[in-house]
Amino acid sequence: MTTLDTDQLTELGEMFRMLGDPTRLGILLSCMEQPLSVGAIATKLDASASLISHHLRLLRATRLVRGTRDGRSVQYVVSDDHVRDMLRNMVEHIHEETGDLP
Amino acid sequence: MTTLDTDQLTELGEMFRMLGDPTRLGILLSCMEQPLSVGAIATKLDASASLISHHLRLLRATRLVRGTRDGRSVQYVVSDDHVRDMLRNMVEHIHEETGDLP
DNA sequence: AACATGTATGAACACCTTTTCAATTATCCG
DNA sequence: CGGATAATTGAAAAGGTGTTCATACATGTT
Repeated sequence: MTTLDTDQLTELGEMFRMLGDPTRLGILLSCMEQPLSVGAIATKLDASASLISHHLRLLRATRLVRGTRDGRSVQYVVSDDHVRDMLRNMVEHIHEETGDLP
Repeated sequence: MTTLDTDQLTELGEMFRMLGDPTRLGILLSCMEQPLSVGAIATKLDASASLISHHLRLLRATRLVRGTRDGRSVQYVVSDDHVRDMLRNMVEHIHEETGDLP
């Protein structure tokens, strides 16, 4: 009931591992609500496009993100609904807890 | 509104990083509902007490877990309500998704 | 006090990860 | 086609992480 089999546990762990890197967490939070290009994400996070692209490959491989080409850019968006819902909840929780202003 | 400041983002990342290791995830899932001793966790996860203890130190440092001595053993339990709620939700989600039997 | 049990700690090792840089591929426009 | 802008890829460097083993500490028991 509150247990997971080995495969499920591994998958869950993989997911958390992806979220555990600050760059990747930033990427996911950036394209959680709307698609964003690699360059736009890089600019927003003040990182190189190369770095972002490397991380996006990992995020793609774990199906946390999906990219679609649009002209010369590629638009990425969070594709896993669990993750999106969970991140929204976490962000909410943190906001409530610290009661901060927009 | 859906953004976090740098500190909050760092903290969230740290939390996910802790969940991202299979041994630590196993520990947290083990003592999510009730306290468990180091030895009991080690047995359950088929790992050495030393290894579990090392990981518990990290989990303590990030306040994800709290331990209280009880005789010669120490009982550990998940102490972060966000994490507990979130893990419960994740487990639920996975169960729903894969529609598996108890 | 001596012993047994349970937990914590430190050092060492192997392994993996993140990041950067340079080079390559893809797409659009003149 | 040639040039410009975006994104991807591969290799290499640097640093970090998980695990084991041996040892120390803490608590209860005889």
